Amino acid sequence: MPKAYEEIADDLRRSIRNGERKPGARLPSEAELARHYGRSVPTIQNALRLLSAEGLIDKLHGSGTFVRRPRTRAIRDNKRHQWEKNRARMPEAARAETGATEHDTGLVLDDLVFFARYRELTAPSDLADAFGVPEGTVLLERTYRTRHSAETAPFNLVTSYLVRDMIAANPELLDETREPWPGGTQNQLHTVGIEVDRVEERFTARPPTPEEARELDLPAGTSVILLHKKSYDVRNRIVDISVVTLPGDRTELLFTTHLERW
Amino acid sequence: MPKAYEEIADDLRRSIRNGERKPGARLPSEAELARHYGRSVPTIQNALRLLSAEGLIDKLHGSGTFVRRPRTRAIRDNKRHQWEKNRARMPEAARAETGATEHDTGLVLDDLVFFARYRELTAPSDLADAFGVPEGTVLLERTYRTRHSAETAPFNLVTSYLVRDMIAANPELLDETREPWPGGTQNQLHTVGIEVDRVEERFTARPPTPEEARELDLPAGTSVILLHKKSYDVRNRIVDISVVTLPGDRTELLFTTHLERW
DNA sequence: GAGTGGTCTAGACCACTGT
DNA sequence: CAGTGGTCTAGACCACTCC
Repeated sequence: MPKAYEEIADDLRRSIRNGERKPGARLPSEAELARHYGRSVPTIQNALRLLSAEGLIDKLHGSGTFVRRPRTRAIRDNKRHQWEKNRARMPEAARAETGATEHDTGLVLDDLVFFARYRELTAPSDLADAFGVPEGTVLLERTYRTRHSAETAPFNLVTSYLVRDMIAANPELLDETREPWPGGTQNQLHTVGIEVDRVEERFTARPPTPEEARELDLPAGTSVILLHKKSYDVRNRIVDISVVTLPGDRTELLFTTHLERW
Repeated sequence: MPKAYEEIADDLRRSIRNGERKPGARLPSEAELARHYGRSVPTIQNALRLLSAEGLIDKLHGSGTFVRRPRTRAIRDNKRHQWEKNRARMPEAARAETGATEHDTGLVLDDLVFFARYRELTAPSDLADAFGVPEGTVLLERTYRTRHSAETAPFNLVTSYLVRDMIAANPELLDETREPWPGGTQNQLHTVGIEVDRVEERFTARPPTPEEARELDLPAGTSVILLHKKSYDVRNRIVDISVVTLPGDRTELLFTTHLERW
């Protein structure tokens, strides 16, 4: 026996997929749909909720239900790491021009709004294990948000951890008011003699928590990409651990793996 | 004014996050929760639907509502490409032992069930553009599914495209009954003199379509990771284009980027 | 103010699970 | 068969948007 709300959702989904209803188009009101399908309004709402969870429509309270327009995606390329390393030893004037985020987004610094907050904490067991330091070692936690100046929501949420003693030789690194640091973290590490050798990144994806949905201004029916990044220096120490949360509807990750020649 | 179903969801979410309700634990029935919170059953259902969409609970019809257990994730490491390349020129006995999928999952071939279907098609404009061939060029489309023998759902959905004329020198490559091919696609390409130089992978994440949810047996409140992979040969031609759909609740992607030394 | 979606109710009946 | 979640109704009232 067919479920009414699924049949209605199937019918509407088909009409969206085949272009009968175009991106941005408004659907009939719930009351009209109820009449059209001969069902109650809550049943129509059930059907629309499915499509909303799939990311096909947006429901705007008081305004209507619309076919969602696909978002343009920002590309995050793993070339950014080599690119940032190359800049790390340049004079400040060159570094100041543009950073890794601008490299990804194709924007210049003026288009971006940057927010940073620093905090010291003693390493909990998981971070202590990862860094290979005793539990309770003092870490510097750096929380970043970046957004386009034209938009209200940031396009990433970043938390980065450094071992304080590893970088304390340059007191400027402990000062959040110096952000954004021209040349990024690799340049910061360079000022205390640390050279990054490789970057290891782990990705997973899941639906956003309510907090993430709020902070990133995510509509219903989107996912977040979680990136756990570890940077190793040339002595094989982990020198930075970052957790990055990216909006799945506006982010594309690009990775190139070069293979040895025969 | 606070919304009842959100307050109830907040309360339950808190009790799950802080461990008061442990993974696998059963929640009270909807009727009991309705009594406890002094609300109607549909309002309780509204609250539970939120938590389900966040991936925190599983609702099992006729059985109850349970706190979801985190799934163990299979790791997909970009080392797999170099690993597969190294094997591509080995004798068949060595290649037959284990493939890239086994490399990722740590399983042996006997634990895996493999399904492949081949089909020829003429290149639509997007694929023709990507390969740099005229529209209408004949392509080989290979559809793969891999699952653990102990489970019913596959852990990936793969569609791979090759230019038929590029590989037709070895007729065995056109025969789906020869799958699984020991040594994988890189070995297949090697038999017609193609050496893969680099692999480019693009990732995005979004909620599953109903078909994907069915095929991958995804519970509510999970995401899929979409991987668009292009393999380039040493002459800088694209030799393979693959689209891979991975279940977000069981997949972790690991990428290592090596940087040039100073 | 008219029209939209959002929330909530009280209850009926169905479908599935486990004993 | 008892207990669970799933679907659906008919209607009330609220909150928001836009004219």
